[in-house]
Amino acid sequence: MCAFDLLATVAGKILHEKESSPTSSNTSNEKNRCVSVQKAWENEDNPVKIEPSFQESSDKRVLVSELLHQAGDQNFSYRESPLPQNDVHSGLASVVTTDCSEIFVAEKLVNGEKNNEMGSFTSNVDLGFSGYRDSGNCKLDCENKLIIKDDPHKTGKVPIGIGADMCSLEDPVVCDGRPPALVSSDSSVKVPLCGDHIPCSSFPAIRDDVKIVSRDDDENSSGCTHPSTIAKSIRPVSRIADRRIRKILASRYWKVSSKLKEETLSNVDGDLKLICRNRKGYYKRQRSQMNIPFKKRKIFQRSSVSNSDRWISYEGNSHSTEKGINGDDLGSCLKMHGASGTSSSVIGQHTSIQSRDSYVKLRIKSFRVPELLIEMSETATVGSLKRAVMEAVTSILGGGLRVGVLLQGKKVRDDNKTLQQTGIAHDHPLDALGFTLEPNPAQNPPPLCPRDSSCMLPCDVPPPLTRHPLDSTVVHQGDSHASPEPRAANLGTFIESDHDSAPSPTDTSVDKSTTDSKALVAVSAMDVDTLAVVPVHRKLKRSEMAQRRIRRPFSVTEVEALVQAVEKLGTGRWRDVKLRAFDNAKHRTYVDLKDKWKTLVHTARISPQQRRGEPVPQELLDRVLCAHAYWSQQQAKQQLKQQPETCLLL
DNA sequence: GTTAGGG
DNA sequence: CCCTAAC
Repeated sequence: MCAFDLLATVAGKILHEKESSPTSSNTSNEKNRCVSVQKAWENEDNPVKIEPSFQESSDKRVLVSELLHQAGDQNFSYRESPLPQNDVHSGLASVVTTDCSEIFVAEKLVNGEKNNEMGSFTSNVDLGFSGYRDSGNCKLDCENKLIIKDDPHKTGKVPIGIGADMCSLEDPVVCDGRPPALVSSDSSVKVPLCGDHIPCSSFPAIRDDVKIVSRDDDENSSGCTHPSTIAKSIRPVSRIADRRIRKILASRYWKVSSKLKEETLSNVDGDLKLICRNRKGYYKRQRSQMNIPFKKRKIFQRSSVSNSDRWISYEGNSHSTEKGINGDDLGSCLKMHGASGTSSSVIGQHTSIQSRDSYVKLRIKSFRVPELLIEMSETATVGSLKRAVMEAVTSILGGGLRVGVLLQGKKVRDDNKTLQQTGIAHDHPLDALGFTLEPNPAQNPPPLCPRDSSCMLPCDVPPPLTRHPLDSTVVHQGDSHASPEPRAANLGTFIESDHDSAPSPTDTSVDKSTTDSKALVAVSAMDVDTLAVVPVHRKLKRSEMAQRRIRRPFSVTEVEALVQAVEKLGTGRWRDVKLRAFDNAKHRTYVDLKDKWKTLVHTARISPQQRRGEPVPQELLDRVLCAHAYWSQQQAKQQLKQQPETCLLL
């Protein structure tokens, strides 16, 4: 019986290989000028060009550096996965991990024991995490590694590890290091300890006006407000990073029995639920490990991150794989999987070859990420640029991915061909093999779990790329000639998803890039420019708008400024409070201040043990209560005052 | 656009 | 923080 363990992990890597400032733009309106991260060959003058990692640089290529050893068990046979292995997005076997070290993701389910082979079809599809073990650290900034190993002597495990090079999201936000943004709004005025409206005895120490100055150019920026909150400022970023990383590192953790049978189907539902439940638990674990705040809602692409060294394995045949690729949801994938007891020609061939040489061992160090086009205003912050890139990546990944295989720069289209037939196994040096992550045209699979379920599944999966009007139009022709291999392939697949989704019957096993170009349409620089902006911007806007604002806990300094302003102005003049003390803190709206005051009052009233977050000095809390009482009293007085007046009027 | 209050 | 009603 076949017992091929396949682990697939996916990670992208976005690098700015080159970043230059925009050349002088004597023409354009400063405000409208944009910085573009665009294809290198577009060679425009004005925009800053940032070339993502689509070049042929060695570190960005997927390397296949190891040969698979033949499984020790002679009964082992290689079999293509029934799951959409070239559709990572929907792939059932893909695993993501944020562990920077090699993360072993799969647990071999099938040990190839003879007594379980062929004859035994009672196996089920086990999708649970029951065997999950915490692994060590969860650094996100480690080298991107995806390793598929197959220990020939240990039939139990086939590790796939992946690090997230692109996930340098824990990098501290660069702060400008300027002094605390606590400034006096009116240094010339010696403000008495007592506010204008407040009896001196009311407030112990009202110092000069305190104004919080935010240095955020961008309201959404996560930059530091002031040094005292550097550590906290990082948090929101990490939070987002965490969220997005999960999107990007969308993965699944699968454990699929090797024995496939119709009966398996009956287990699918139950197993799915199991997954969901376990995911929650797992997620919690991961969260605590990463110590990165997260958003409760809509965070997850239906995937989870696995740090475990467990194995995922599955098997199947090329037929089911193909179906899976075509956008079937999990259920159907599983069903097909379950029904994949039928053997395909592939399997047959492999089983017939029992020699060790019939196994190919792959080591994928990293995946190239499809082309990204980003355009931003020059005045945008670095943080927003990062987010834009992240959004772009997320949109791609969220829209569905599949894996493309390149052999010597040529795209291998025929999923039914064996490695042997394709020449991957022996005919070519291993480094001739490459993988790409490509947008999956038809991929927008339904969530695995109901929206309200606790499982962390994607609820706001961005629309598939194919929905974008550009998908059918944004294309590049010249590129395929200029750079026949990786980039052409990347770009081509990025754009020609529609074309690719319906390969013509005449497709050969290995296409030449040149061949792809037939489906590509040249786009003028201007078009590209336009196109480059629209999608990203739209997506950004949409997702950005749909997104909650970043939570930015108030620092003690801010609290102090707020307290002081309220002491002076009262509780009903939030706009004035804002203008007085937070005028330059763009991210603090008067509603925020009002809300904060509300929580401050609440905080002051509860016991210190019940308080959470950064502790607010008791002194400030006392002042909060004091001011609150005072102004409440004032309000009551005011009302009493008005009562008689209205009475008199009547 | 602000304010107030519930979620 | 979000949302909304009320002003």
